[in-house]
Amino acid sequence: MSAAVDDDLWSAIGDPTRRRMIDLLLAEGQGTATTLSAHLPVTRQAVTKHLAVLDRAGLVRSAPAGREKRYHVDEAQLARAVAQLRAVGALWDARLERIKSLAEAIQRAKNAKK
Amino acid sequence: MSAAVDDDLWSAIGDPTRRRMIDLLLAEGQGTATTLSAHLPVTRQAVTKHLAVLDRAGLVRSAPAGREKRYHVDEAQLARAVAQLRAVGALWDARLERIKSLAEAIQRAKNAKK
DNA sequence: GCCATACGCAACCAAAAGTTGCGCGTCTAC
DNA sequence: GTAGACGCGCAACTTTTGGTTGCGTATGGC
Repeated sequence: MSAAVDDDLWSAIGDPTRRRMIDLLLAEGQGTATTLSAHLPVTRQAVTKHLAVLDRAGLVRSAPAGREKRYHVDEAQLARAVAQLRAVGALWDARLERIKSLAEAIQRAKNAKK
Repeated sequence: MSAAVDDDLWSAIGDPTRRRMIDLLLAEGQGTATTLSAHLPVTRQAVTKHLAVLDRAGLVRSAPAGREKRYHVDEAQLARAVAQLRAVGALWDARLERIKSLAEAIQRAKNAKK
């Protein structure tokens, strides 16, 4: 009935800051907590916490490179997330459509009665 | 650059409980804090707070009916929200696609070198 | 070797999500 | 009509989450 939605995945991309982080990582290909925080209105530490959330959700993975820790988007997992966005969108669209055609049916019935 | 996303609208539908509430309201056509909480793992009061958030975001509207207060989804606003889901999905998809074709190009270059 | 820089950890703060408890209005059944 | 049940709103409190500052440690460049 209700779309099979992974709440962890969804709430990971639900946060505006995290969504922008994913945007940035996709645009640049990779990034560290420091480089990301430079483009965001929050501190490096806040970014670090968000990265931990994204990591737990599997949306990003990290690779240590010397003294820095580079993160990149896990494409497969992001694809899954996008699929879920679509699924919910499609579900709601379908419901809205049904309501609309229902309303039209009622309208037709009314007109017929007249 | 980054999709024109309404953070208030998005964070309204970002919460799993609120998303399920919208699902329920769409399925039943309407509902009260009490009826919704019956189908959710939280108390009526928690549902009331979520309804207030959804109301502020314009996603639902309410109509008093005797001793109960019935809520229903604002279809136009939900349609807007769905559009935003699609927008973000499309953006990320495009980026993933670019990455994929980039990877393929690199692969081709490698093979050519061999 | 020394200093910049990048990171991790810890304490702390504020807002959001959720809870319990309570009082008030409204419907219903006797 | 009034008694009890039902639905709601308000208030106090707790927990989780997003954010901060401060500090110690490790690594890379000169």
